Amino acid sequence: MTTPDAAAGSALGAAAARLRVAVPSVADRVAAELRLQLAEGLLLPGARLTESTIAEELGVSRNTVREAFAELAAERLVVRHPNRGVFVARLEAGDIHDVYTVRRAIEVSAIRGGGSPERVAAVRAAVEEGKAAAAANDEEGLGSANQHFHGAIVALAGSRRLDTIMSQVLAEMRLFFHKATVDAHFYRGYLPDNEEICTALEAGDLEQAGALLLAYLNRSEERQAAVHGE
Amino acid sequence: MTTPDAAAGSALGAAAARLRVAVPSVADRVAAELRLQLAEGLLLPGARLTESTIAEELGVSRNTVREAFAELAAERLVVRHPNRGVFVARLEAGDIHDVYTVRRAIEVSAIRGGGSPERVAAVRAAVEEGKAAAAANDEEGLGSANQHFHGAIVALAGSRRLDTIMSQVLAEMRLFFHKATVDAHFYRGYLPDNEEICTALEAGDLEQAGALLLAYLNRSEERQAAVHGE
DNA sequence: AATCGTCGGATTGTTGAACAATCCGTGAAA
DNA sequence: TTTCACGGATTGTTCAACAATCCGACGATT
Repeated sequence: MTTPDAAAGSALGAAAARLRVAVPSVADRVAAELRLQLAEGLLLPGARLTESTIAEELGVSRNTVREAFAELAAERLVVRHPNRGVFVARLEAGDIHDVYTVRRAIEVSAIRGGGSPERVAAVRAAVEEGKAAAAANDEEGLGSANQHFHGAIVALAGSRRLDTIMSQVLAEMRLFFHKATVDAHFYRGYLPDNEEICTALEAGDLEQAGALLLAYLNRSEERQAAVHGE
Repeated sequence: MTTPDAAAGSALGAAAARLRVAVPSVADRVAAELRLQLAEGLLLPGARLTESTIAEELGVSRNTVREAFAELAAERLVVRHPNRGVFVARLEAGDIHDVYTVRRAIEVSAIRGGGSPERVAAVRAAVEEGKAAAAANDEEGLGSANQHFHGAIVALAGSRRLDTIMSQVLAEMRLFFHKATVDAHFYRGYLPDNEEICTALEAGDLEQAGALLLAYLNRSEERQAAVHGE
């Protein structure tokens, strides 16, 4: 009944802040819910999100939905058209190239900087996760393993900012390319690439790892461009 | 179904969107005002921003201020502490390195990709702008010329996303390093570097330009780390 | 005197309602 | 067919209210 956290309060400022994040505001929860629906493909690009409808569905106020929209708009998952409403972001000409330009910049830079053994091990773990998913014919697991792989590469740099940029880019890609992930063998072909890149990384041949990763990203972009209306 | 608006819509879609941006919402204007005050150093890191106070000062509603805060928080210019308020972002240990990690990734990647002659010319223009400011002993102009220079480098890649990332990073740096810019000769020493980088870029020696830029960024980080509490 | 718990004021988080501004589609008029 | 005006619907913004939470001060206990 007495509050033991009161005593710990001043001493554990950082921890307390972290705990607070564990109790997100309603707006954050609404944003999380929408993010989930976006990732699941429940809300397709171009779809309109009406404030009152979502407010009613989730049992929150319109203002709160508005704040959630602001979050998602900042992440480019949603686009605001003034006085018209918010729409699920739609892939426009040049966006594929744009997204891959960002990925090339941060992923290649990260891998060329190398990383601590633990972080390299995380990359390896993602590769193994992909192999396991492939063995189990788990296509969805294969897709997320691939994202873990690239996330782990960026994490090599140990930069909070790069990590959030990457996670936002990946969220965008999940949204845009949801259709493509249904293709049963889409990711499977990338497994050898990941393996090769990881091996070079572990060997300390960062130049080579970077070159391989760059080539991979270029091929991936080409493929995505081909799948979508070019 | 015939779509009469399809013709007009697609033809003027971009222009209409641009026009709407020209009439920002109140929340956007509030955010812009606060951004300005942050850049001017009127609001120092750590300062608290009280919703009701700002709402009253700017003659808008608290909810609108809230939306503006969401924008700024997404840009990392401001930090939200749940139930406690929003505070001007404060530089914490590792943040300098973090920011420079992002800059190394996107600037070096951009310059190594080269760019169209117009974009290269924009880089050159920024260099000349800096020289002019130096000749006029315009320290403030020297600072902004330097930012234009690095912005122009990122713009080489022609990526909307990289551009916004860079502008956010620069905004963060303006906020954090405002004190340093007061140092009269802070930027002046960088002019020869910029010139050299630009020359290599114009000569098409992208490898060299990238290496020079990287070295510059490393030195700059070191210097900023020295100026600030290590 | 120092620490601990409690209380009250202040601020945030969230809601609900209201109204103006704007957009969209429909239908009438030229 | 094209243009124009109207009406419904949705957004943008404000206002007022209340619960939840935090912070500092005050007082009690050792």
